[in-house]
Amino acid sequence: MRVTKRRAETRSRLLDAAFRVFAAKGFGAARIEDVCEAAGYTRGAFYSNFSTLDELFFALYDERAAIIAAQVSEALTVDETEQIEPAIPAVIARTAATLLLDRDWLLVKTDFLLYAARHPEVATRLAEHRTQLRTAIENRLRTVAMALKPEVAAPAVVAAYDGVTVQLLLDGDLPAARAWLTDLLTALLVR
Amino acid sequence: MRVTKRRAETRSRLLDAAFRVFAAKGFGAARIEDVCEAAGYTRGAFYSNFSTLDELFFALYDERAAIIAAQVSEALTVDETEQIEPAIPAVIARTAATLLLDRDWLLVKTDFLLYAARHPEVATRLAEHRTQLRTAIENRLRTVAMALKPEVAAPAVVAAYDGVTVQLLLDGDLPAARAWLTDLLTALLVR
DNA sequence: TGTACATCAGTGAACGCGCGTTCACTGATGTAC
DNA sequence: TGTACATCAGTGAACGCGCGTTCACTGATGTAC
Repeated sequence: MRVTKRRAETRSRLLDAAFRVFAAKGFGAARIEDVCEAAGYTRGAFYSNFSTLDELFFALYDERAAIIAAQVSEALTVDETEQIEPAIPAVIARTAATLLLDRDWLLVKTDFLLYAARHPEVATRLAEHRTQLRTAIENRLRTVAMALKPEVAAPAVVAAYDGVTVQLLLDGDLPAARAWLTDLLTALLVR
Repeated sequence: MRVTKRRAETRSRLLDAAFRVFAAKGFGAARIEDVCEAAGYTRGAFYSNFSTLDELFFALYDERAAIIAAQVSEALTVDETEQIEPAIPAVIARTAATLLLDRDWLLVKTDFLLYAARHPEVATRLAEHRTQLRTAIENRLRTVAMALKPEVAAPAVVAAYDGVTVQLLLDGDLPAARAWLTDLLTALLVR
């Protein structure tokens, strides 16, 4: 079974277009034709690659979640030139800077959260993504001396991230969100 | 202009039915007929009381948000029999118990958050609700001695609440969410 | 309190658009020789 | 490398259902006397 370059290209463009459409209108209001139009195809191209919009939504979420988990993991990895025992404030600053990405992703991610909350069989997929994220943070926190154990502190960091996300979705003020996340993490981790 | 009991009753039933439908299917997937059917009316009743599903969504959110803000405010009010300077752990326990309500409300609230995030003119409405909530918490925190100022601690409590909400939406484990919120608040407020 | 009347609230059939889905087709892509 | 051929990928017209919206109607509700 040959999988042509053309086909892979089309699929990829549909996914990218879907991301923009979902971010702008929300999954519930997004139409198949919206995605096709944004990608520069007609409807047939969609049905040649996916069978429902849900399927595309899942594929999109998996793809982006994997990319972002890798980015976070990469960004939080201790590099060789770093001092052996980095200061907590430095780790906090790096964590805060890494976690808060673009608003469009937060919108799509939250739509997916709601979808998962209403479809238990989908929730496991999202739970896996959260586990990846938490593990990356936990590994990072192991490199610093803290009052809290990393396996307690890591979910706290995730909760703080989710909390700040809500505020960011509302006001769109990214610098304020970063500052606020830093303050929260400091209050949680430094004592 | 007379506003009959019948009319008020119908409007109220439509709002209650809409809450159940939105919680179950999500705002994006909810149809006008779904709401009417759940309320025991035909479509005409809907159009007699609202002009769009968005309008009903707003009305529903305002109504529920006001009720819940009042409940939280009430629950957190210092009552006469309480000791003058209550212990922080007791206040935390009460806050955690009060904030986390039912899952259906969290689902609808999050749908509304996404709607607001995509419609800036709606975001102000939600921001007002959050201000009410934060103020109620702030007033409560003023009654205890803390390292943090109440105006800093209150938004931190809200952020922790939002963070735990995400986890609760995913796993539906309310007792675990309460315990986790308590731990987070303790880490934030006690030092 | 009772009756006649006016207005209102909700009914449900009808209309029609938006959009999901299908499919015969054609140009593109890869294969074989 | 070039050509002929087979298969595939995406086109776009067509179909039809779901659902938003309207509206003539009728029973319910409130008012006047």
